Amino acid sequence: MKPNFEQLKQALKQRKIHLSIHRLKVLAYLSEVVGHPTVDEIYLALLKELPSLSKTTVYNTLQLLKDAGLVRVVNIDENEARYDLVTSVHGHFMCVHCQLIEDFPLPIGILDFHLSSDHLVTEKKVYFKGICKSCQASMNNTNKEDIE
Amino acid sequence: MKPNFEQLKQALKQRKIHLSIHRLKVLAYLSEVVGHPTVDEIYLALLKELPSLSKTTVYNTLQLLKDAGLVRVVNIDENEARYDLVTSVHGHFMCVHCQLIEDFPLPIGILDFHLSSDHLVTEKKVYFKGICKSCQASMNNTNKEDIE
DNA sequence: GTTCCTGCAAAAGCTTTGCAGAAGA
DNA sequence: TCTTCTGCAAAGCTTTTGCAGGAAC
Repeated sequence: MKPNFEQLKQALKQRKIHLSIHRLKVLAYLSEVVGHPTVDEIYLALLKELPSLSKTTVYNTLQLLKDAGLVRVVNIDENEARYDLVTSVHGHFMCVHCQLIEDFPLPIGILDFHLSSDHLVTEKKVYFKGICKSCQASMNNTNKEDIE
Repeated sequence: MKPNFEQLKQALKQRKIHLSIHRLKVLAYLSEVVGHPTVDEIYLALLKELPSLSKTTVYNTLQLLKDAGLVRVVNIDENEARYDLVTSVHGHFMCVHCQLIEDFPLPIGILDFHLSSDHLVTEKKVYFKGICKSCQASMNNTNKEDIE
């Protein structure tokens, strides 16, 4: 589902974006990690390899990659932005209990309807929320009222 | 499409929530206004009628109405939350140029597919972004490159 | 009188901006 | 050398929290 890292490097080159170590690492991280990390998660993960890294650079880089069309913001979380490599169309599921965010495939053609209002649509997103399977299981083992 | 104000009052009573003037005004505003206002918009609009109103109260009230299941957060805007009365299922379109947010009906049954992952889904949202008709028109009249 | 509601002020958290120094071409 | 990138610090915004005074029952 994720594009591989080499493809991403090529995409950066095509757009004439300098392939700095920070940018490559952010892209590499996004292409490896499961789920959709927050800025903080990206920052903390890369700090091990790039001890001098600043959060500003992570923000700058994500903005750059977003403008270049390589990453997208996932707005399912109300508190902070999450980032996603641009890939095939898929939905996002977020567990309100453990914050897990998972992709799921959308039925083919599901969003291929037209608005009667003649607006030009450039971006389509589907967000589901609920309780993931493993949180449901742990609730059954303890207290079912513990959802909130 | 919007439930009327009396229905909302009844819903509050049913949930044993005190019908304070502030809460009623927030609900009334949400049931009248076109689009999905931000906290600030709600605050400024009600300030005329309730000069002592504080933003904290608007936040408190929206949280309360959200917990009561009467309003929902619309996360289409990356900068701030927007609020929506809970009504029939519909999608949201946001113009990235003028910030207009408009509801659109979803084809019947479009979201009635099941996730293979067995997560419990309690909330489903569809967000579209793009350029609205009138912004397209004004762009054609001036400079087509002016999209960003 | 007790509970709940409101609103000011302050704090918290995410994100952006300004600027100076470092790195790269 | 000149441009671009990085990172610290500070500022900007939205949202939350603490607490005291006020309203409602």
